[in-house]
Amino acid sequence: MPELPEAEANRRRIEASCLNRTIKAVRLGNDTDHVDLPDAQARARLEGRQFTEARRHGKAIFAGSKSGPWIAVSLGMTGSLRPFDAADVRPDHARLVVEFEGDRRLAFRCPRKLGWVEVVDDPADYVAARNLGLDAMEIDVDAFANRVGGSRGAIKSALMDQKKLAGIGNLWSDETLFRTGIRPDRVASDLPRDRIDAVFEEMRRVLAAVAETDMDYSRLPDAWLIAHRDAGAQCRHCGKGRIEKAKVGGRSAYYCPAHQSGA
DNA sequence: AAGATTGTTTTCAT
DNA sequence: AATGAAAACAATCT
Repeated sequence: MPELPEAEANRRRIEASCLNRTIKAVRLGNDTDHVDLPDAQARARLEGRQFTEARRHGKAIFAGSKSGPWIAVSLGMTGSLRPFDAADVRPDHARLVVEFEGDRRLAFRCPRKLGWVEVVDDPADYVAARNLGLDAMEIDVDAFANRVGGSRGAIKSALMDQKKLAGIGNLWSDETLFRTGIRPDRVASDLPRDRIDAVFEEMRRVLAAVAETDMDYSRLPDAWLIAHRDAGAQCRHCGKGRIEKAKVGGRSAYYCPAHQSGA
């Protein structure tokens, strides 16, 4: 599920349903082998505390309070955070469950086990330890041009490099470049500054618009790539090309050869 | 049934 | 030393 907009949607769920409730227990869920989760000692640190705020940096989600501790959550490809109540059926693939006073619960779901949860003293520690770049919605255009525009690799790979810029993944890098009219395999440092500026602006528009939909992609404009992200599909942006699929930086990149230029 | 999948880390090469 | 590319990871779906 997760790139920046999806992480933001999950963050908001915590904010809406799990703040300012004392934590009774933090328990392991089902089938937790091969999943990195806090050990008993780390889980115990959370008991008796409350989450008073939920933050996000790139794709990472944090819940905690000023004095800590915090949970740091990476959703992997298929993870999600789901608040529920004791009377509800526990969500599928719940690997960790935070139990609050009253009946509220928060499940960390992770069907394909590529995500993880850590307990940290401060979100900044997590960001530093993983060398994450500035958040994609917070970075300014000059820093963006420097970090992404300076890359000698493919522009798509540069956008997805969490050390340069945190928050963009495969789907929204494709969408950003589709809307800007630049081929994903174009070498970033070959692009003139005004094109890099255009990528920056379009990236912000894409991320903001997707965050607004709360993960319901059908609410995005039909002219966008997302609903037609299949090889051979007619391009709804220019009406001329058919969507092609290529490998860029080891990932599947979809683009329209008619209106996305470069190579 | 082989191959792809919204992510990250490690390893190898330049 | 830094930067970039490719493989590995786990599970599920087509």
